[in-house]
Amino acid sequence: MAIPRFDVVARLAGDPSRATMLEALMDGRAWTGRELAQRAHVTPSTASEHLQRLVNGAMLRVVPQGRHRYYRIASAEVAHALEAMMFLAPEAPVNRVGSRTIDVELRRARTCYDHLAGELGVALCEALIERGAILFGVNDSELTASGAALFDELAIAIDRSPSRRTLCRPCVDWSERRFHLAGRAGAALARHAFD
Amino acid sequence: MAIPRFDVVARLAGDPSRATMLEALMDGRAWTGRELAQRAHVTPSTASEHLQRLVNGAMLRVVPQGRHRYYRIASAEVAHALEAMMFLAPEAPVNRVGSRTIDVELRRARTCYDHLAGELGVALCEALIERGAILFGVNDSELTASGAALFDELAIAIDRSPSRRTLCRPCVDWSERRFHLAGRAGAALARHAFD
DNA sequence: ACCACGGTTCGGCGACGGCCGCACGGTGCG
DNA sequence: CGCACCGTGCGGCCGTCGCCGAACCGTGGT
Repeated sequence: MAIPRFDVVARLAGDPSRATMLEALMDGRAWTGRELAQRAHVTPSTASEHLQRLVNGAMLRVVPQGRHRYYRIASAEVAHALEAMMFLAPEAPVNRVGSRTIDVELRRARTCYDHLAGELGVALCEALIERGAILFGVNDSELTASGAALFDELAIAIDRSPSRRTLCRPCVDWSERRFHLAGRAGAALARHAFD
Repeated sequence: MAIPRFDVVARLAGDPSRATMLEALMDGRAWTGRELAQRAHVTPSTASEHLQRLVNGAMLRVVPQGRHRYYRIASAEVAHALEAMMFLAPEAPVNRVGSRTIDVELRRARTCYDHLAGELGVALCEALIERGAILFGVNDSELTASGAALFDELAIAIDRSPSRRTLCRPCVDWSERRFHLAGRAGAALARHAFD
């Protein structure tokens, strides 16, 4: 007889630290391990263990991005199960940092290291894809010839010096949960925007 | 700010012994503590502790009757949360006598708290949709006028007393991975079937 | 080549919680 | 009334698991 062992799922969600992380991820955005550790008030090493368990239990998915690893809810079904439990759960007061306005502006537009992110960065990136200026493959991305021409036309100078840093790369946007443009091309775009 | 602490609910459902008891109660019937203890392979005293916790956590209700105390799932919402977790859960073999036929029969037809589930429940639900008796929307579902007429025609009495419980709701079926009918209408249908 | 930094692994510690056995209380029946 | 029986409270044992610090790995930038 094979029955769903829902206790293994419940056990994963039943730890306060893991629950805090899951709750932070409930908005569908992706976060790094360190951010989630801070949110749950544990050290990165502890958070790492928790996140690994959640990934093994198919509740989270991880997207490696350079030296960062972005975690997100694995599926809508996971979110659904958590919401169903929230419906039953007692409410407890939590002192959350009152950065409501900062939060809004941060989502609107910001930089991710040295390139544009937020709603604006994602929209810009999608416009470039739409125009055929860039191509994001599974393991490989490129700035097309027409894309390079577009950058030239707009007088956006891409750093051409020999560097190990890749030219064009998709980057997971933590507020939009979609991609924006990173790499030397993304950095050039951001520099141009600030100028 | 107050957020639902779903981890307390998950913690309750996350223990193997408690989960076994909850799973036994998922058909909506009431069982005594001793029966549940036997089912979970623990002593009555241990089961008593577990059941007390589940009652305190509002997942179970207890009905004293003579020298027996009958335990049952507290609400359809509890059953719903458990089903949602079953949907995510890995299936594990359980050695039980005559398990094979139980498994087949369980998938064929069963009750989910107080309404019909399994292949039969799903088929019935889809037939009702086909006929236009019910409509499942994204955030909203309804029993149509023709659906209400159909229920009347079949002499199926839906509980019309003022209640917080919704009339008509889709419920994810863990074995079929599709919807069956829950809510007061689903409960009425099940009651009628048993009569 | 070197450094900075995010993330993971490992060993060890401490606490929480599940489990039992036993004793006790309440209920119904003979 | 006394017995049988279901259920519960208590003390104690022991395993599990969450937590941390320190060492280690891989990536990216200088």
